Amino acid sequence: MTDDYKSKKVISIGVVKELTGLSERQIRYNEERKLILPDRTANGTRKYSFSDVETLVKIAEKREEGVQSYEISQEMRKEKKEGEAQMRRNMIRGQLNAHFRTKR
Amino acid sequence: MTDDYKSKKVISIGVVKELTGLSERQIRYNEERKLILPDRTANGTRKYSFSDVETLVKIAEKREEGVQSYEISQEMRKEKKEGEAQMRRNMIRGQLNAHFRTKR
DNA sequence: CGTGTAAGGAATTCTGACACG
DNA sequence: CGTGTAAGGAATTCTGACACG
Repeated sequence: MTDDYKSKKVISIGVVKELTGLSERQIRYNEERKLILPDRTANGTRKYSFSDVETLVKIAEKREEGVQSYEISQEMRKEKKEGEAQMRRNMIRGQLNAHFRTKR
Repeated sequence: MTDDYKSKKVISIGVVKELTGLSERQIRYNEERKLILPDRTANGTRKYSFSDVETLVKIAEKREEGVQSYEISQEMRKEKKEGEAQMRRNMIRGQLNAHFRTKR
């Protein structure tokens, strides 16, 4: 009710391994290339979110197609920008709706 | 996209401890009393869902009020029944809607 | 009843590195 | 570039039990 379960970083690498079918090495490598950014607990253990898991699967698919990390990184940057633009449009729409509901 | 993040059992007891503020002992005790049922990994490590975490918090609140495990258990059984009844009503409603949309 | 704790073992995770290609 | 692996250490988790009340 309070949190966003999808983006909360609570999953250890062992579970991510199960969920994605990737090796720990592969999972960590994606962090090395900045494609995912897990949190760390106090003692340094990586914690991933369900979002991270989904991202990892998508990355793995790209790589199987022969796409290199740098290009994947570029695509993700682009998608992120588009998502943010969409978010801005939605917020403006919300503002307008609120305005007309109040004013008239 | 495919799974229900809220009910997927992927969280280890250490994280549940952080999330709820309860001790490991307290968390395990609730399992002993059958108030929550975490999954187990191959080697026996407990895995909880976000739902379990929410349930644990609610249980802890009840206990602070002095309610005993058995009564908490009864209340939960009751709430579960009500939830299922509501689910059945919703499904029947869906059936009816589908029927009328098709037949006329 | 609900929770703390010491005990000993088993499995997890981490980093830096060497290897292959 | 992407991934496997052996290495050694640090932290996690588990169970059964004794304790207090």
